Amino acid sequence: MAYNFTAIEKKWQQYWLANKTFAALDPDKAPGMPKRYVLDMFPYPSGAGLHVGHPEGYTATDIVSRYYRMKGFNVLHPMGWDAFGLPAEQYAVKTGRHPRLTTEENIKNFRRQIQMLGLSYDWDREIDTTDPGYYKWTQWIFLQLFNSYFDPVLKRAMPISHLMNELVNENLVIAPDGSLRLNPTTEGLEEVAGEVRIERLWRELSVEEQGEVIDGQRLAYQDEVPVNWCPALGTVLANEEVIDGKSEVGGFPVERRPMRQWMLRITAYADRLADDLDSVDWPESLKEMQRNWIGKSVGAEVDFEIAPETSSPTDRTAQPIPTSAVGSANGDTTAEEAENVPEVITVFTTRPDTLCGATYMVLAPEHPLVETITTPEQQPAVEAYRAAVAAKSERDRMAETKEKTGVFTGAYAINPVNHEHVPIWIADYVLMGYGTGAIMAVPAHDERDFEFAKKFDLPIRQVVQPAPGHGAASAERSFTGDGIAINSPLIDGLSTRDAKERITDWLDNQGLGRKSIKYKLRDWLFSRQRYWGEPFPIVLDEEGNAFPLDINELPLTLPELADFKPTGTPEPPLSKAKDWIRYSNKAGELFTRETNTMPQWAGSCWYYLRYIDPKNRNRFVDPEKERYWMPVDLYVGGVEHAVLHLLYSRFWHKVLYDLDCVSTPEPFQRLVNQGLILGEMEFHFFEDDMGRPVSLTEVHEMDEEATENAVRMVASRRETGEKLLGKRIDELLVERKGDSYVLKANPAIRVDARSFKMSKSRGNVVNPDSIVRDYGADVFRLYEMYMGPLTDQKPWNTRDIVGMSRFLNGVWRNLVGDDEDRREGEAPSEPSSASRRIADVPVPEPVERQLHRAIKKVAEDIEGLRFNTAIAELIKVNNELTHLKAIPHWFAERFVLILAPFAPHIAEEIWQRLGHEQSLARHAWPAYDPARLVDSTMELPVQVNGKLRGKITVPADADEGTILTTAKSDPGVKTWVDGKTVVKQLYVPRKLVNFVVK
RNA sequence: GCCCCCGUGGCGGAACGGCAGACGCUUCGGACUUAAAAUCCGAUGACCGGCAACGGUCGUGUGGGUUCGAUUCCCACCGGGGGCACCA
Repeated sequence: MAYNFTAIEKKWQQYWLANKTFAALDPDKAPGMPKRYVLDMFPYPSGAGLHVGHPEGYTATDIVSRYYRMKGFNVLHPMGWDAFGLPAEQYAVKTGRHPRLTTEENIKNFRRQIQMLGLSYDWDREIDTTDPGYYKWTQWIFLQLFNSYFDPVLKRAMPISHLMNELVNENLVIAPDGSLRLNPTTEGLEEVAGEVRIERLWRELSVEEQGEVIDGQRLAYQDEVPVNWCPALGTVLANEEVIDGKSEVGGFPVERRPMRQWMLRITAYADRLADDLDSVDWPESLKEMQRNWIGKSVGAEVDFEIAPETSSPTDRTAQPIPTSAVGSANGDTTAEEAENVPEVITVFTTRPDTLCGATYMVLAPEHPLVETITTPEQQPAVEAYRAAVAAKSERDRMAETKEKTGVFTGAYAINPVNHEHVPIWIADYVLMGYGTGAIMAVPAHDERDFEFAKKFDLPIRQVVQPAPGHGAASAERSFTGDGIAINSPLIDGLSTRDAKERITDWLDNQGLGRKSIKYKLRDWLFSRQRYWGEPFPIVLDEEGNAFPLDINELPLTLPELADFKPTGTPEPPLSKAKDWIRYSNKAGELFTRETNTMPQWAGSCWYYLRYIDPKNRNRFVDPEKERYWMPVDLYVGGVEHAVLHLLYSRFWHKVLYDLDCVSTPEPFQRLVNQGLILGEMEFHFFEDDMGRPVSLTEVHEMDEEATENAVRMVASRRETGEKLLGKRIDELLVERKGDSYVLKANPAIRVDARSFKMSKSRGNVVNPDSIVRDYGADVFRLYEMYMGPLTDQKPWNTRDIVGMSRFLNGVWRNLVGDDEDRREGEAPSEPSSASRRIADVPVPEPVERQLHRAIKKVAEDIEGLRFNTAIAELIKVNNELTHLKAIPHWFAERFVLILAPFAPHIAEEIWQRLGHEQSLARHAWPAYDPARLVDSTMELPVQVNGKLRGKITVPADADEGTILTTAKSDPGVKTWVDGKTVVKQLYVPRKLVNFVVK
C-alpha cells in the first residue's frame, strides 16, 4: 500500500512557505557564512503551463541548493518570471484581453506548478520583469548604456562626461569616419592633400557636429540601419532571432529594410566577450558557439588603387606590369578622369601572405563604389545584376550558395605589391556587412574564389607551397592550409605565419595597409515595434535627437491601451497613445516619447542581480550585497540561449562592471545545460523492401495472440500515416537486428524505433500535473533525475516511473511501517511513531558500510551533478534495509538526511516521526567514517593472462606475498597456472591479481 | 563542407586503464489472494556442455594499435545527434 504522498507533500509545502525555510540571509545577517548562488533560467510563463523539461533543471538546482544548505552554506536560490514577450501580446491581440491579465494568470499557474514540486526557492525574492518596480531598473541600466561610451584607450566603458573631458582637453581627436583616436600630437593636425585634415579637434567642430560625435559614441545609440523586418510579427528582430531568413518565433519570412532603430554597441566588447570565456566554467561546446558567433578574424586591410584606364574584359586580363610601366599608365590619363575615379578600394583579408596570388577583386553588389567605377559598356550588366541580387530574399540567397554568380565592372585595381592590374568584379558571395565589403580574390588558396575563378575563367596563381604530403593547389582544388610563400618577391621562402607578419608590416610602412581585426558580431538591434515590452526612458526632439529621462521620472510605465494591435507598418503600437507620447521638460520645450519598446532579452539581461536585493527602491542592487553574492556559482538552463541571453547578459554585466556597478567581470561562473527530454519512444512499422509505412491500430495491452494479429494486419494492410504507440511492444514484438528492429513473428517487417521532441502537434507532451497527481512530487523528481545524466538528451518513459514509486514506498515501509495511511484522502495520522522496526540494535557490517559509502558518494555525486548514480546508491541502502529485522534510530536518521535533497517531502515527514521538531533543511549533512568504508576482509578477482579465473577472499591488511600465494592456490586459478611458467605476477592493491603465464 | 558531442543487454543507463552490464524498468518463476490488480521474494547479456551445484566460449558500432590487462587511451572507418555554414 502506498503512503499518502498527497497529504504529506501538501503539509510540508505549507510548512516551508509559512516558516520561510529557504530564505537566503543578507550578508550582514550571515557573518562568516560561505555563500552559494544557485540559479535557474527563469521561465517565460506561457499559457501552456509547465513542461516536463522545466522541472529537470529546477530539480537539479534544488538538490544542489538543499545539499549546500545542509553543508552550512548561505544559499541564494530564487525564481521569477520573464514575462514580457510576444506570445502574451499576440494572444491579447487575438482575444482582446490585456496582456497584463493573461500574464498574471499564467504566472499564477506557473507558481502553483513549481510550488507543487517542492522546490526550495526563496519566494520573498520572486521577481517579474513586467513589474514597474523591476523594469524601472531595466530602464535605468539602459540609461547607463546611453550615458556611456567605450573608451578606445582604456578599453572599457566610461561615462560620457569622461569623453567630453578627453575631447575638450584634446587627448582624443576625431577621425573622418567619426571614430576617436588618441591625439598623435601635431602629426594628426598636419594638412594633407590640400585642405583636408585627417583628424579634427573638438573645438573645431560646430555644436551640431559635437552632438553627432557624442551620440556616435554612446553604447546605446540610434541608427538608420538595414534591419530584419518581419511583417507578420509587425516588428524588427535581432540577427540572433532570425534563422534561415525566417523568424525564430513563428517561422515567418523576414525582409531587410532600412529603419531608424536603437542599437547597443556590443561590438565594442567583442574581444572581451571572447577572451573572458577562458575564465569561466562552461561547457566547451557552448563557449565555441559564442566564439563562432563573435567570429574574430585577425588579418589586414589592404588598399588597392583603382587603375585609371578603362577597358573591356576581353582584351585585358591580369598580367604583370613592370613597375616602370605604372608611371606611364598614370601619365596617359587625363586630369578629368582622375578626378572621377576614387583613389582606393580597401579589402580585408586573413591571408595577406597571398597578396601576390590575387588575380581579381570582388566587391559586394551593394558596395557604394560600384557606381563610380563601373565602365559605361559594363553599366547595363552591372545594373541588372545588382537589381537581381536586391530582389532576392535572404532565403533565396542562402539556397543558391553552391553556384557562384557575378559580373565584371570593367574597372581594374592595382595590386600594391606587384602593381599588377586585376579586374574588379561584383558578386553576391561577398557581403557588404562583413569586413570592408570588398575582397582580393586568391583562387589558388580560397575555395570560394577558386569556384568563382573556374566559372568565369579567371587566372589562378599559386603563391603558397604546402609542406610535402599536404596536397597543393591544382586545377581541381585550392589549397587553403599553411605552407611556404612562393612567387611573392617580398616574402618568398617564409612560412605562412612569418609571411603574414612581414607583408603586413611592409604594407603598414608603405601606408598601403594595416593590421586589422574583424568580427562577425554585429551591434545589437535593441528596439521592437511592440506593446508588451519596456518603454525606452527617452524623449525625442523634432530632429529625432534623443534625450534621456531623469532617474526621478522612472519607471516610465506602459500607457493603458485598448488597442495594442500592430499597426501593420513600422510605426509601433505605442504611437496610438496620443497623450502619453507628449512630453515637455521643465523649460516647457516639447518632445515626443520614444514609442519603440525593448526586446524580451532586456529583462533577462540582469535579473540575476535583482534577486540579490529585489525590494531595493533606491538602487538596482545594493553594492555590499552584490559583492557578497556574485558571481552566480551554478547556472542551469537549456542550450537554446547559447548566443542570445547568455551573450547579451554577459555584455550588460561587463558594462555595469566597467561603470563600477558590479564587482565581477563575468556573471555566471559555472554553467550547465540540461539535456532535452524527448517524447516517449514511438514505433513505426515498415515493409522491408518497399520502405513503405504500414499501419496498425492502437495497441496498448498486447498479448501474444494480439501480436500475431497485428503482424497479420501489418502484412495485409498498407495504409500510411498511423503509428503504433505500444506499451509493451518493444519486448513482445521486436528484436534488434543491427540498427533497426524486426518483428519476431515476421522478420520481413522492419520497425523504426525513435523518440521525438515533445510537441503539441505530435501529441506526445507529458504534463507534470498528472504525474504529480498519480505518483507525487518526490517520485516525479526522482524519476527525472534518475533518467540519465543531466546534460544528456533522453526519452521520457512513463513505464519507468513505477521504479521510483516502489523505492519511496519501500523507504516508508522500512522506516515508518505499512500499517498507517491506508485510507485514501485522509491526512496522515498523528505524526507519531516511526516504525516498530526502529530499535536499538546493531547493524550487520555490510549494511553499515553501504550507508557510509552512500553518505560519501551521494555528496560527491551531487557536487558533480551526477544525480542518477546518487539515487542508485540510495536505492542500494534501502534494499539493504529491507532485509533487516530492525533498524537503529541513528541509521534511519542518516539515511533520511541524505535522501532529503532528492525527495524532501517524505524525508521531512519521516524526520519528524523520528522525533525531530525542526525541519531537516538546515540540519548538518551527516559525516561518514572512512574506516567503515572498507570491510575487514576483501574479495580480489584473480586473472590469468588478463582473463578472470577465480576470486579470493583475504584480510584487508594482507601483504602482497600472502595474497599472491593465496591467489595461486585458488582452485580456479590453479588449473590455468599449473604446468606453465609464470612470467610475471601483478598485484594492484585492493583491485586485482594478474598472472602472466606461458 | 567545417566544428563539437555520442555509439554498452529487450529498454534507460553504470563502470571511464583493473571482476563489463551497478541501479531502475521489462520479462519469467514463486508467495499472498476465491480471483485479478497492487505488493513482496527469486532469476533475467548471448551461446555451448551438465540431472545438478557448476564449467566453458563469445561479448561495449567496425577494423587496427599501445598495454600484463582496453568499454575506457591512440589511429582509421561506419552510424546517430547538435552547432555553424559564401564571415574573405
